[in-house]
Amino acid sequence: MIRTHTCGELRKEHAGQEVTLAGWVQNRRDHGGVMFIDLRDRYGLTQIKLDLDKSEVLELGQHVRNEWVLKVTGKVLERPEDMYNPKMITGQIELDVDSFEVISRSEVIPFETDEYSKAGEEIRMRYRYLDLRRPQMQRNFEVRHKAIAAIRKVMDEQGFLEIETPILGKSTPEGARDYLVPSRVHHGEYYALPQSPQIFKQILMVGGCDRYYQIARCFRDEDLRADRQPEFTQFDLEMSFAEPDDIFAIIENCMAEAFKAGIGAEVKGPFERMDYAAAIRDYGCDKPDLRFDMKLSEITDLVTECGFKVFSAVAASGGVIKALVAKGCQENYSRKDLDGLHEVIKCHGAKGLAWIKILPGGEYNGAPVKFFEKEQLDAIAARTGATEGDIMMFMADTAHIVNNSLATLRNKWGEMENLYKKDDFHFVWITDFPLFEWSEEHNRWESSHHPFTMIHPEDADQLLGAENKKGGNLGGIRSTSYDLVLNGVELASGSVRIHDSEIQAKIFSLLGISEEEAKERFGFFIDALKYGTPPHAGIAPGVDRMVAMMLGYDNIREVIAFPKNQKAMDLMTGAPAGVDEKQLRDLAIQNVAIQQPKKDA
RNA sequence: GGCCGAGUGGCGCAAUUGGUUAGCGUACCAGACUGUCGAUCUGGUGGUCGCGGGUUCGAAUCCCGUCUCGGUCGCCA
Repeated sequence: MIRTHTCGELRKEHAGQEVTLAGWVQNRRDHGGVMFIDLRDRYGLTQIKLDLDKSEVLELGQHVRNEWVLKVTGKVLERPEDMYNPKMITGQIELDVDSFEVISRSEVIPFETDEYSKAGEEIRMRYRYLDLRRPQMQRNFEVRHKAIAAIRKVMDEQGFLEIETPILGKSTPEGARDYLVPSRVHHGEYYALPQSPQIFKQILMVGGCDRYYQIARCFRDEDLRADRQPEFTQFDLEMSFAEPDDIFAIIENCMAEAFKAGIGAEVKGPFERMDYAAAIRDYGCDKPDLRFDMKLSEITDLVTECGFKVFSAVAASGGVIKALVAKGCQENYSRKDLDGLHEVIKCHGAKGLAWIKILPGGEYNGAPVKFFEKEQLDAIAARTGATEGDIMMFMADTAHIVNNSLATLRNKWGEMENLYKKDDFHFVWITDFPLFEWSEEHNRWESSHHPFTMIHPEDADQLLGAENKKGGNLGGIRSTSYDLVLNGVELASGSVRIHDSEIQAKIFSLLGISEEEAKERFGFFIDALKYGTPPHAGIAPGVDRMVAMMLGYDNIREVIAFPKNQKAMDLMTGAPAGVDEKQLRDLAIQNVAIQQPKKDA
């Protein structure tokens, strides 16, 4: 190594030693007769001093600029006590430079990289290599590494084998859109990049691999979000002879170790559990943020016969009316504020939001009040738990719209009123998801998780004679599945799998996948199930989201070294991009659409 | 695909809501300075207000179209 120490290493114990550092120029402060340069590397900053008594060194220093790479040699000096810099871990020393060498110069950088920089994402992505130099980014990737390393350690101790599965696979046109890779050898045929290693990991169980895991890249060609990238990383695992409790214990252990190793946070298992039905009932969604309380209450039965048509009409038509109570907020929200909340939820199709305040003294205030008897209002308040000083907010619509809207409103309220601490980590297992969900688009029931999910044992007999038609009983059938939710974010999804080829066939037929079709798509898999399949279960936490949560981001691009933008482009490399005609000819591919001319990369 | 927000020197933002020569911070360049640490001080360079069209005596500002970026809904088994 051309250095003897790193820029984060020297302390006053090193005073008097002759050392060599190498790093980037973070900052230069020229006082004429003395100059200070903060030299930066992955490990920290060290102040180096160029003094007039070595005038040739000082002269050289005048030409140095930010982001140049220097190698400096000199003596470590303890600073006079009144010149300690408590903001720097190396702030008690400085390096008195005897000689230095410019290893590499830098052009003027296109955006500032210091800790105060407010550069926008577009410029950061385009010059990601500069962005990555920032201490914050360096920390992000250190945390990510440590968390993953901790997971690998736990999995090793628990006897899991890390096994790789193919990236070039077969398209199984269920679920998300696939990324396709054309075959040069088989013209007109395509590999698909894995949406997850799902089928392979189950086959590993059939193959007796017992305990498998992998830090796996997954690919889904769908529209992106702050927490969704076209390629992302899952901590994928599968266990034979396991029950949900076994999976929960492993993951709780992994999360505890990952959060401890990553950010030093104490996360204790066992995590709280809540079934899907309760989550929807109490929070309106399957990923409740349990850092704060504020449950929904259904009041449909209390308002079926009231003068307030908005409620009674919805109740009569089979909709629901639910309420959300904002404790102690009566004074802080004006009529205008409350009416403005409609903006927050109208994206879910909410037509309006009704509200009633309970004033000090118990008087009700709000537009709907005049349509109710006092006793009715008292009953509603009793049901929702609202008391003096509170605001009751109501939604009346289909269950779907009411739940979505109030869940969004609840999260918004928690944020506005600071009902939780940002660094509080509240995990919860959501269990027993419905096995099927109705697809309006395809006008049929589809798997809500994936078609290999085991039915809930208590609901097994409901599969007999079931039919895939609207209004049928499929919606009520539960699965043995579970999500891990952290602070309102879905971190992982998993289930017990079907290990019986007959049940698997029954599920396929219920899903409207014919025998021939099933054979064509998953024939190898159905065959595999026929040769002695152990019961097995698994789960797959999202690594990007997990690390983002640790660091307090809601944007996973901050914890991915080279992420893509909202249009799935890599602004640094310019991918995706056109290719040579020859490449296309080799693959027997022709462009049918005129390519949009792209902005210069 | 829908909706919302944004686009102004290299970067981050402003422009009293249509009014004179488009400002501020920072970066950059030059100079000064022997203890700074987001150094300071003095001076300076740098802008086709994303692009195209329209309204107007006059447009960064209003209208139409278009492109780009972000958020979100749909979508994401």
